[in-house]
Amino acid sequence: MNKEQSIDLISTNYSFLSPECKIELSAFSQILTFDKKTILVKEGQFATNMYFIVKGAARAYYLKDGKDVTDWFAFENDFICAINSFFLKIPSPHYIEVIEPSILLKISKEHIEKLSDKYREFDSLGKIIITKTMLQLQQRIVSIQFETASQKLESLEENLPNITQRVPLMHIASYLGITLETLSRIRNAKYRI
Amino acid sequence: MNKEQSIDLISTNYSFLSPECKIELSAFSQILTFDKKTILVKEGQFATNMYFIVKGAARAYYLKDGKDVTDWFAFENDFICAINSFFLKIPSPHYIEVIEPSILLKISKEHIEKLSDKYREFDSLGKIIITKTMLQLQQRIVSIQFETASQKLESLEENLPNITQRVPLMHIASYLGITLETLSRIRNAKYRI
DNA sequence: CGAAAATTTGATCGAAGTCAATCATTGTGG
DNA sequence: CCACAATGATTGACTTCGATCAAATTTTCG
Repeated sequence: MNKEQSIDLISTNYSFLSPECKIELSAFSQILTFDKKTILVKEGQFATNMYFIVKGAARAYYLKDGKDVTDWFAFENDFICAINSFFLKIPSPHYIEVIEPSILLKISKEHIEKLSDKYREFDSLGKIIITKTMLQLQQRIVSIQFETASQKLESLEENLPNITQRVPLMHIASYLGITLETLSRIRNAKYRI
Repeated sequence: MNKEQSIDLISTNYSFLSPECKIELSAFSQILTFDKKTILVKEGQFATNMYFIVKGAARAYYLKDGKDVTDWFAFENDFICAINSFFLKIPSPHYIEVIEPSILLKISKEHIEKLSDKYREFDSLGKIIITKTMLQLQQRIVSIQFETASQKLESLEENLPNITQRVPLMHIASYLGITLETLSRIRNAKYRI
């Protein structure tokens, strides 16, 4: 999978980009491969890059009283960044970690801004990604708010099928706001029926 | 407070709008006053309007198993709409209700799109509002996820001071994902120290 | 003023948390 | 390539926060 193909994925999955825009995006971005467990952003850093996941997976997490809490998962065709730092220009409360051997397309905020100024379509792309994220977060609040632990797991599996095969359960538990023990009990209860 | 002054509030609080853009926005929008308890959007409707709150307050809520669950509060200088319907063009799961006698500036999605096409600054304004909302939702997830009922109340009071004076506690309780009874007990425990 | 809505208070219960021990899987260095 | 350490997952016993159900009290408003 080369850079041009990766950019085509974005154009296809999100919103159309003109040939000129794609060429310039290509010049401004890099394809990178990472090992599992690579940390892309550390807590306290100023995060200035956006990553598009061509292959693999990543997560955003933060430390809550020393405990690792996963806040976001990203898989193929998803974007990921440390949103608070990226948008508010503050030190990142989040870590971003690659959780599978991955191929990512990286582009800096600076270049995103240049492209957004020059190409209306690229600006739209940004808006579409942010809107999608906003709506996903809103849905997640509904799920967190009034579902039991086992309903939360079901909702997650609907939204991200196979996630339990790809991601350690401890990350899933903290993402759902339940303990690892509870998640384990829920899963076993399921297959006991 | 007239329409021009309201539009100035947007320009000041969110992002600069040129005189021409303001004039056209003025032509495309209406200032409206509403009584408390007015429903602006009903469940099932296609929501095509965005509202800016000049004075007063509104909330978005949905019915979860027949129970009224508040999902969003908006006060002076906030925008409110039925986000799922507005952005996804689906029947709204939300109601939007005015909860104080209010003055609102109303603008349709159609006009927003026209203005966004014509004025880059107006398009940016949209992006800024969506980004702000996204970040707020993300913060709210953190709060919901790992705080006790009483910490949730504290977090809310930090973000929206005086909300307990302006909004019935039942709405606050459902917004926080706790029962009215628990909220009542928490509040009384506070002043008993 | 009286009805409806909002809030408080009390008693009881249960889902999920905590703490602790064990079991399973993964991966790395000798 | 095996051993054993590190990481991840399961199971058990016990506790707790907040839910539920019920009733009383206060506030709001036509």
